[in-house]
Amino acid sequence: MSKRVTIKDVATEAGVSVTTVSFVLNGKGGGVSQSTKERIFCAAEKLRYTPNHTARSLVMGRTNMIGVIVPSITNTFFAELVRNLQRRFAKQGYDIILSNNEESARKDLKSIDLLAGRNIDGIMLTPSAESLSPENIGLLKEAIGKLSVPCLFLDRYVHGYPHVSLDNSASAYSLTDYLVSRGHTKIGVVTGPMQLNSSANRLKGLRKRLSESGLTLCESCLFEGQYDLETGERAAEYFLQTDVTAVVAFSDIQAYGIYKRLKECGKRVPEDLSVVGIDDNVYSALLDRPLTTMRQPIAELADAAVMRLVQMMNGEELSPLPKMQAQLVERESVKLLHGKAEEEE
Amino acid sequence: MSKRVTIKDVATEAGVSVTTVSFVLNGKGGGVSQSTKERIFCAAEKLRYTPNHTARSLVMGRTNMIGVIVPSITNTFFAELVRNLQRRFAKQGYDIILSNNEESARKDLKSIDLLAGRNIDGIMLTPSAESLSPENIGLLKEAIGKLSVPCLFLDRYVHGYPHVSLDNSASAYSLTDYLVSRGHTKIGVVTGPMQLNSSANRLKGLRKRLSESGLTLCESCLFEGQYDLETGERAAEYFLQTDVTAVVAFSDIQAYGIYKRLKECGKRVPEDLSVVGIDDNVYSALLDRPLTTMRQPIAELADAAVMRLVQMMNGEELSPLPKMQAQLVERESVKLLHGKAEEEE
DNA sequence: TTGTACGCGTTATCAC
DNA sequence: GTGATAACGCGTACAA
Repeated sequence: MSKRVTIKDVATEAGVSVTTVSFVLNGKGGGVSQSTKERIFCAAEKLRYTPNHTARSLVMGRTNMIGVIVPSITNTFFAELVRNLQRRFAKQGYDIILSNNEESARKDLKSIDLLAGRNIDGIMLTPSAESLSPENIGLLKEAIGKLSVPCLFLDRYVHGYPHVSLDNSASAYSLTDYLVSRGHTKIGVVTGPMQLNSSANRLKGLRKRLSESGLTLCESCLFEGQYDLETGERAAEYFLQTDVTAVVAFSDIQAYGIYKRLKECGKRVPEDLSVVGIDDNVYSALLDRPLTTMRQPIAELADAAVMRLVQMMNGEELSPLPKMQAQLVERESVKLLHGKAEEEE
Repeated sequence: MSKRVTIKDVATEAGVSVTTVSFVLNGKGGGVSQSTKERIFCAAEKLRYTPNHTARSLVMGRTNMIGVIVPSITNTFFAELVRNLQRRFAKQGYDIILSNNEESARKDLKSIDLLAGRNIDGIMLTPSAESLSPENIGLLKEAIGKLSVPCLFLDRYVHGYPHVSLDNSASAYSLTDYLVSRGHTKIGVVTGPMQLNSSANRLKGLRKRLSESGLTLCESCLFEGQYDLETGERAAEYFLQTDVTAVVAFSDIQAYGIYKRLKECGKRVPEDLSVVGIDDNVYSALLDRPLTTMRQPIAELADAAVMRLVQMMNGEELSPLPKMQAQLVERESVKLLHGKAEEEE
């Protein structure tokens, strides 16, 4: 609880003016004699001077803090994402102030307000699914509009607003392609909330690949839910009563739910039902029958997002976003069906 | 990028002095006429005034920000912990600024310095294992000592410093008790870094229960490593060449590694080797043979930690820490051996 | 009941 | 080359 050392203390200790100290300590000491510099550095060292970030922020009009809002850090995808964001931002001199919206629209709005009051320099936002629903999206847009700092949507976004996200359509396309190449034609799908671009685009990609083989996704093969375990369990129950031979889960956690329910029903993957996921959580490789899934380039996503937000904050020109493609990780959760050769080219 | 609205703007708009506005907006308007209050609130609303947190921090000498340093948000235990911390702190009016040390002592030190410069009101610290090693612990202590705000160790701690953590000894005791009651006498153990109180205390608890049954832990039954998958894999390989019938992994992730390696060797849990873990990650219930493990009371841990740090920051008297006991979750990873009845009471 | 004036620790704009 | 001095936006003792 010792009193803080200010720049003034250093100045008196070194016997020079505050201005000079400030210049020197900030590396702008263009026209300061070497001896003075020495004295100042010594004094600063001796007094253990550390600049007061708050005061600096006040006068500079920037805090070097970024607000990061995600649904929940508990979700491995976001955990990995936030970890990468934190690392990258730290390298750029920014600290992150973290907020979880717990998939609640109210919390999204509250967090945005709070962060704005903190004078953060920018916001990285992955809104709740609730915020993205038709009845709430207006409020979100309004909150963003009021902001005096740039806001970059990450992963989930609102059309027309700056965002960085993965090519979800391509992911699902690849996955479907793989399934078809293994002879599957009756394919079921477990989605997340359809107002999320991730689910909407994945569905698009899946449909695209299907139609290229003259197949269509029947209504009864579509199971909409959340990106959670329980949705997977319910979906498993559901698809067991249909004639689908393979199901595409739009997230690994859903796939785990399918595994679980299937086992409880005495069924096996992939003998009784083939399953694929998206995410490649660390646990996917550890399952009894390791899960075939899409590995998401999370580090690249974080990289691109940080770079873009920094550019937005600096008013720089935006460099083009790199292609960030998920990658198929083939394991053992898909059964090879007869007639596989049909798709060979 | 509209110019920020200040308290002065509100004052002129309402036709009163800045002081009055400040009083009213901060709820201290004890002696302000109702009509004036009305005018002020209207003006504030109309102008969309939001207080400048930075300026307030500067004059108040407190930022309402807490620095949270954990090894990695990617670890499910810390993810859950940080999520709970964030929620609780938000309720108390604090935001958290997150930092991952990635198990590096250098990053710990750097983060502490950075946070101190930000004038945070307190630090919640789970240091890296490296920081806690004999050669580095001095530096950590020094950094903490220089701090002008309270620092509370969470989960991992340095003796003699304020901390909140679980009763790790009791956890391992329970687990061992369970194993012994199932007839196991040759028990192997996979630890994390031994400079961590979690590993040290768990080992203590395990030894205690063993000795109560006249058993001892032979040197060759102790496998020291990290709290990670690979350690589990290596441990599995190792224990397969011994005559232990059960192994206690000090974290679920290690147990997963054991499962994995065992399967690769054509062995099964629990038929060939019984396994128990500590943590109860969500995935533990999903394994082919669901893992028997200890459920950690993370929410309670976070609660207690937040309360204590807040008390420390306010200079209040510290309320006693509640007992936070992990709970045995019995599943299917332990084989029932002959002679089980011996331990019955 | 309301307004004036100063300080928080910096940075930045000027003169000297 | 160096040093006063004004601002940044807010809280508060003090005076009116």
